[in-house]
Amino acid sequence: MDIELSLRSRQILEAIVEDYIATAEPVGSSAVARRHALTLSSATVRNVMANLEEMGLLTSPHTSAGRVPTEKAYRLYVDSLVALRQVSREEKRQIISHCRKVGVGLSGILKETSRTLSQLSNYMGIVIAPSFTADVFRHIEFIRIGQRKILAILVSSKGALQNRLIETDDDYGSEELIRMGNYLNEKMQGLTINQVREQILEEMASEKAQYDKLLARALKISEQAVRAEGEEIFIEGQARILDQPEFSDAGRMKEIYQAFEQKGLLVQLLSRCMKADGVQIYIGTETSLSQSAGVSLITSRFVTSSNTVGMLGVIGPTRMGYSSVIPIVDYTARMVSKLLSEV
Amino acid sequence: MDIELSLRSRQILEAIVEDYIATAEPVGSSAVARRHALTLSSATVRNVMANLEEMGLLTSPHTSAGRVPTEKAYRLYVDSLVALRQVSREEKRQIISHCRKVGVGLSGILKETSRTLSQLSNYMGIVIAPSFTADVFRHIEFIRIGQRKILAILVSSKGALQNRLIETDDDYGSEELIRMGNYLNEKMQGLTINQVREQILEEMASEKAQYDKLLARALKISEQAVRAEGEEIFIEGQARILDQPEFSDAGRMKEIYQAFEQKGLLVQLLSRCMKADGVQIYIGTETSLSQSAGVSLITSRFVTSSNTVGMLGVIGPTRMGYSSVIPIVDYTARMVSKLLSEV
DNA sequence: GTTAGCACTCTAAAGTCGTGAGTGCTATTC
DNA sequence: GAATAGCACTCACGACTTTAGAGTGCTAAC
Repeated sequence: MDIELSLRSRQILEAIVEDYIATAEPVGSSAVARRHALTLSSATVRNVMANLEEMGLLTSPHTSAGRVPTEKAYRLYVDSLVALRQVSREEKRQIISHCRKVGVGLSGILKETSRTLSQLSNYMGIVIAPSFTADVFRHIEFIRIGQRKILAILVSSKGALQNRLIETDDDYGSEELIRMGNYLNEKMQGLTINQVREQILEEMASEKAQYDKLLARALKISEQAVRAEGEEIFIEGQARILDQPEFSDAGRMKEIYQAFEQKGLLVQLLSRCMKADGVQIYIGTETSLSQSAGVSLITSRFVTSSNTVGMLGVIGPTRMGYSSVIPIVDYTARMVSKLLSEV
Repeated sequence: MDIELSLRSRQILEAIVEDYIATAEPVGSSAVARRHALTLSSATVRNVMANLEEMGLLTSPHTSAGRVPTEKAYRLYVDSLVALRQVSREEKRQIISHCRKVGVGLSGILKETSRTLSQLSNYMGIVIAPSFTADVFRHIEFIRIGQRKILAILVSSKGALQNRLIETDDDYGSEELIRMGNYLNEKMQGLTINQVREQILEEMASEKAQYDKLLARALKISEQAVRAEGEEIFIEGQARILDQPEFSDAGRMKEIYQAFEQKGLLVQLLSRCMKADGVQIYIGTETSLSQSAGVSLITSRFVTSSNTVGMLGVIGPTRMGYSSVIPIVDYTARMVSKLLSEV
């Protein structure tokens, strides 16, 4: 699948991609010849462009327009052509100061991060909070803090904590709660929190729970304690993509927004990214977000003090400023990781 | 400021508003004459329309187009003309079932509610969670749950609870935490939670705290415990407004989205609504959201078991289906109140 | 007071046409 | 044989004109 290209072809392709990224207009042979430092006539460039088109790297919207890079071309571009810009001092300053701005609270930090990403990239910033339920269960504790109010504290093997307030129908005594905790702590050792929940649901449905009222009561509360909260996703800068000329028409816009409202899609996509380290880039249909909308996604993962993994990144048009956005995402992920593990 | 209008004028105005709401196109005299059950010639209608225009209730985009209602007309319409539709069985079913779908968790319920509002109205649904910090402080408790991890539980006079996990730099002993709790519980009686925080900040800056290291330590944690979380706002259905023809162009869209990204604006607007009971309607510039975007807002408040007040509603174009949206908002607010106070 | 008739206005859609960017091909040059 | 200059050809786009139709305001008649 690797494509053999002469040096000159590569240079020309690079020039076309960058021109198109800058202007959003099909780029013609003479434009390339002019821009290109190497002295080449437009005719020569035309020949090369014809080749590139045959290889599926370029297309023309119509006969007498310039040419536009295909997804394949972008892929090639980010894989081997693009010269990454350095993150500027000013950008670094912004990333760091934004990180610090919000004091405590993971949510606050992540939200601010997604805003920063959006501001620096001029596209949409997106952050997904570390998932807790994939961790291994270590310990649970129930504390009675009022009539029909119970606080559940859940600890994962990585030391991450989750606490949840549960309001109940009946009253539960302190001793009963302690017994419940012990029961779970003993029985659920070694499972992930997700699995713990499945286990509980299974037991709730089992015959035993039908007859043992006390057990049923206990399971009911326990289930609530380990239930997954909706994944926290922070998306900022949705207005920005309206600046992009390719999204100025309402139809395409709508497609994108609808894709985002089904956050499930995003979670799915981003959990894919969780697995690999470093910056990941998905171009156009690779995002499997929507068939035609032509968006790209640049992400990286970050880690917290408790070793849980989250995701952050930028969503923009395929015609995105990769050379500057990639380093920004990379740097931001590092900084967030650092900030979160400092605490 | 009340406008004197003959019965016929009112009927014609109503017809125009409703026609315009339905079609989004300027409505002409003959259209009104046709639609109108009363047999009137278009010429007569024209005369009346000329009057209405003089009164500032109608405008024409240009000479030979029909006429379009002004904000003033919408105001009049919702105040005295509109015949509210009943909430249909199916809609009721949807509202209720959506409410129940999510189990625990205020956030979950509210998010789902905003989605429901969006679906039923076909505009944007918006929900603001009840504010906690305006309540009067009753009780605080710190629990040590690990090395450098403290859980703070805060109770308001209305019985609402908030718990927060605090990760600290140093280690705090259990006895110290109990003392801290007692100190605050004694000293902050009768203040709102907001005021408590201000008080703490003041003390942190005071001379005493400079010398009393222990006090300083205590205040630092306390401040984190009572710090306000960002107001929780749930907005759903942003894609829907792209269906509205008046927002099909990118410029206007952008204006709206930007307005929403500054959630501060919304909070401000909606806290205005908190004060009054029942459904509130803000039309166009009355929303003070943006000068030209032409959006309207229909809201109502809801209460929780602990008597805190939240806000829910629908945002759409001024040309909104008031007759059906108003009852939906009303009904939803009642249902959410009921659901939240049942627990 | 209501209506029919009519001249007038103005937009939106549909045609017309010239322009220029860009291409592909071929003959020519080095 | 690769690079280039030249040239005919294509095709979208903007400017302009034309046309149709919707809607108005006014006046005169009922």
